[in-house]
Amino acid sequence: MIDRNNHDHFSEARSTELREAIELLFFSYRAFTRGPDRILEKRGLNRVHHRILYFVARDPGLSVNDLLSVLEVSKQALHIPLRQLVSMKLVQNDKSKTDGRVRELRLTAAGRRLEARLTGTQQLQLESVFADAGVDAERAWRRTMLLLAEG
Amino acid sequence: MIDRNNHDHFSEARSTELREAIELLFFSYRAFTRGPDRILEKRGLNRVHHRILYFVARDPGLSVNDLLSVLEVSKQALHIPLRQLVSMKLVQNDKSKTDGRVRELRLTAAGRRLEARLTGTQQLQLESVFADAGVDAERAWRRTMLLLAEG
DNA sequence: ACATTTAGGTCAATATTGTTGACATATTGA
DNA sequence: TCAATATGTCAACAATATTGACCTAAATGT
Repeated sequence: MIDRNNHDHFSEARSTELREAIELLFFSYRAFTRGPDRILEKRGLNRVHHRILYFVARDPGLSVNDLLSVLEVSKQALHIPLRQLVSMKLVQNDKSKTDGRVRELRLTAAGRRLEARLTGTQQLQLESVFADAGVDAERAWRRTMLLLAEG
Repeated sequence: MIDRNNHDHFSEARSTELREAIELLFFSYRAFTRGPDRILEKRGLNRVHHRILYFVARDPGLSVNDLLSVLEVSKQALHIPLRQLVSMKLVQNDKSKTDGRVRELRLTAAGRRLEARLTGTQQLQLESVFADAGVDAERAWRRTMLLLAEG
């Protein structure tokens, strides 16, 4: 009997290929976060700080609620690292003029420098990969990753 | 002056594309780990348990040292979740016959069932994405991810 | 045979991180 | 005015990670 242990919808050979894809995601994500992690560690910061810096840089004036939504963390889990970034003068937290309840988060000049360094590491890494893979592969990669992200 | 703040080696437009690629990795990895995380949570297990199950399933008879190497965690950080998996009778830990110092890790039948369920979730997810993207995109994706993982 | 190295395992102290729930303030909008 | 919203804080607790020390058993080198 073939595929005695296969309760899924694909062959053994396909199952192996899909396991290889799982490993590609695991190892590439680890490689992708290694650079920033090392830079952050020296300053006593972690990946949550990085994500805050990243999304605030991407969308200056972002509210705390919007940041909570995109990061999918609890308010309490966000506030400690956010407070640290504010006290380190990497992030500023201003009251909105249109709605006094909401705060608008922005990077300071120092925050922009650090964020640019962290993101720059990953941009260079990706640019090198895309240069090797070619523009068609890059396009296919983006399409595939978008399907995975949205699925 | 153009690109006043660009200390890197690419244009503003390219920088934006590379930021989009960063986000694709972030959001797709999160989507990719969500399914298993939910299943694990019900049993009081976490991502470390999953990784142990995965790599032991991939390579039955794996030694503890090999597992430490592939996971890149400390011995102490591994041993607590590993002990839990052994006491839950999902993993078995046998003395090697060729070298009495090393232990050979294997999944039990129950361990194989759980691992198949966790990995199956991700395999179905990837299979669906690859089906939408097409075989050429899948091949390009694999090549690109391999470059990223190895770089 | 003996000393050294290797593989595995455990313990304790400590720090970090996350989780839950409660609570407070300021502001807005009905 | 009253309810809802956005933000912020506190405390108690659980989970996780980190460091360093220590131990056994087995293999290896000389």
